[in-house]
Amino acid sequence: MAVDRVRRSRDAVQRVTMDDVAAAAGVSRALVSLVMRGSERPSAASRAAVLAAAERLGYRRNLAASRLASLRTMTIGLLLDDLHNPWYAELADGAHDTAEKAGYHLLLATGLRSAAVESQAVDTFLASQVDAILVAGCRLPLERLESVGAEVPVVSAGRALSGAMLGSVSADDAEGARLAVRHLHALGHRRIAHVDGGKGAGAATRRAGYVSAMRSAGLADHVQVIPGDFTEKAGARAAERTLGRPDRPTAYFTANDLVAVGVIDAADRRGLRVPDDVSVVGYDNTALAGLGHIDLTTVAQPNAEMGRVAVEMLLGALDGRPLVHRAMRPRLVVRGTTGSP
Amino acid sequence: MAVDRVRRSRDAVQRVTMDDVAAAAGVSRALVSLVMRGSERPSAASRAAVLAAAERLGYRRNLAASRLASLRTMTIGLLLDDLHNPWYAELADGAHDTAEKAGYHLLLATGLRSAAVESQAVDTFLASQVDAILVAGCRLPLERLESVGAEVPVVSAGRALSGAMLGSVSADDAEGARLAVRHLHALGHRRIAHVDGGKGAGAATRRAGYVSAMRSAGLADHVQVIPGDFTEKAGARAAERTLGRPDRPTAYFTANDLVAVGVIDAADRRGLRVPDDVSVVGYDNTALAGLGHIDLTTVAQPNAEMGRVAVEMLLGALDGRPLVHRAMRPRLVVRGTTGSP
DNA sequence: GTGAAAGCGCTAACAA
DNA sequence: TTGTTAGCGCTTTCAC
Repeated sequence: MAVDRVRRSRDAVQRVTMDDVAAAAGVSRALVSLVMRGSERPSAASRAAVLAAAERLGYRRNLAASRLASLRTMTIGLLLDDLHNPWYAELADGAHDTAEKAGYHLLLATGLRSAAVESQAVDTFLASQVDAILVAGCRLPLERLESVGAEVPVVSAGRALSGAMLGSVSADDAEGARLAVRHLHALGHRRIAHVDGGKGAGAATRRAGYVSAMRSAGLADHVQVIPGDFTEKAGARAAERTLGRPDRPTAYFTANDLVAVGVIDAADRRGLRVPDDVSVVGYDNTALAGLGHIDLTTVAQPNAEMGRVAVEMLLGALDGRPLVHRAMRPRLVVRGTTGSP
Repeated sequence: MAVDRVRRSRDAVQRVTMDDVAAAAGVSRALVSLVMRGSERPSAASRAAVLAAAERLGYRRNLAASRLASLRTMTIGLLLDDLHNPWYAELADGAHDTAEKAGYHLLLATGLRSAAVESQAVDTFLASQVDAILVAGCRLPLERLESVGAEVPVVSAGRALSGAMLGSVSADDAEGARLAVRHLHALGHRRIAHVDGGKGAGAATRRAGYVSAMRSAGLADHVQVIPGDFTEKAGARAAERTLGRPDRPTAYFTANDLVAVGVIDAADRRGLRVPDDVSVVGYDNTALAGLGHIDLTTVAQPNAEMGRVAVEMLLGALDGRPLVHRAMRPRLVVRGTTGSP
């Protein structure tokens, strides 16, 4: 029997080990290991004996030991750029679901919207020997991701990636931007501004899509990109800086729903009505946008589905299948924040 | 030199181990270990040699091995009940901050608003040998938490806990409820309904505080508790079920901001104006409440601060100090969703 | 300040 | 079907 000390003490040792269970059940440790891992091989009788002994002793498997010995962790690291953005919660739901079904754990980490923090989180993932990594809205440079991808399968959600060792699943953000601009243009808007996502994932593509759509619509002269960063604050700031001007935009297409809400806020505070005085289109169709009180016109991506697909791709890679880019179709969800100028 | 195979292959072995680094630097493995853990003992020269060799070989410490050998993981498990609720993001920010500063990692997990999922997450924490556990908005029964608390320090955030082996940090929810009811009563409301949080953390206390405050205000006859569960949907459902009645509530005090937003939504859809036709008070003062467009009157708790305090308490416990209950003062933030009936 | 050796608890190959 | 054994990579005394 292993030393019976409380784990939290300085020289702690795991209270009950496999050896204890084996001894109590009158079998070998290897047999206990098999039972614990749910193997079919042990006889029903010995399985029952082992399980009973484990239960009685309060045995719990030591994952650190198991991981060290087996060299696999059955764990997927999931890096979420921003816990405050509901998009990540929705994506995580899908990912969690799929991973769990395949018997994998999810190791969550947040990047706090900072490439430096993300980089550190990825290091922790690698040190923790995760079997695969899913980065959502990741801000890391491609080279960094590629070098990580050389060690474990990496899939990016929300940001398209090209690279042999990397997979990605994202909606076609350029197309999404186009949908938004066309919608606004069709309503009669010409001064359509874009509040972008700065260095955030997908920001560059959405921005480029906006610019290209504006040009196609013959609105090249009205292209106006206001720097932002995927937060409400950024949206509010962007709107405050521009709503006061005589030639203020009549419509804003924003990098995501959070930014859109910030713009609406600022408009509200200025006494401008949405959509009568100013129209707003968001991006992501998070739960936020669907709230009746906000009722935001936005570009939808299949959020949870993207999490599911990303995990499936990783599981596939673990089975030797190649990583690819999966493009999802964005679609416009027209709600109450857009109207004719 | 260890076998040079790619980690992801079936019979993978860690590419570069401490032995490799030691050999390359011309020192012993123990010395490398000391350097890697940032000890002061090795000489500057050998430290530099080790670091250079590690860099050159692309060495990365194997946390599984390190944890197994050291019997501590420098990791705190943080269980968040619901990623969709911004309250948890705010709490996690504070917790992350404090943990990081103390050199601890955070192991995040989500409970998906389900006691069963939470229970499993806690098992994973224990199996992962986390040094301590912080549960936020936890739904587990007290007995379960106590038995976990017997193994590692456990602190609950957002739900007051009594138990020798358990700590907690929460605002005084009964007092918070009282603040809300008094505010509404002072505005002239009598039919004040409460949409509760069901089995969620803090729900019972907020409910009890509401009932007691109603009685104190002489409104015992108007006590009306509508079952909910801390989501927008629950709020909307609760409002839909009650707003149509002739004696409908003139004010709703809700279990949290999400529920409040749901109530506002439902009122909106019914064509009722907030606060002219119906007043709403939320709880938590999440970023959501502060959005100008929502502008929710709510009971504030120091969200990030609670995360900080909780982690500090855990770190203290790891140093032998006792776990306690820390009650934070709630305060009412009056915004635009409350007015006279 | 440095190195040798003995594990940490578990897995997996192999032998019985 | 079961038991034996040799590690997985790292930490940690304890001599030197």
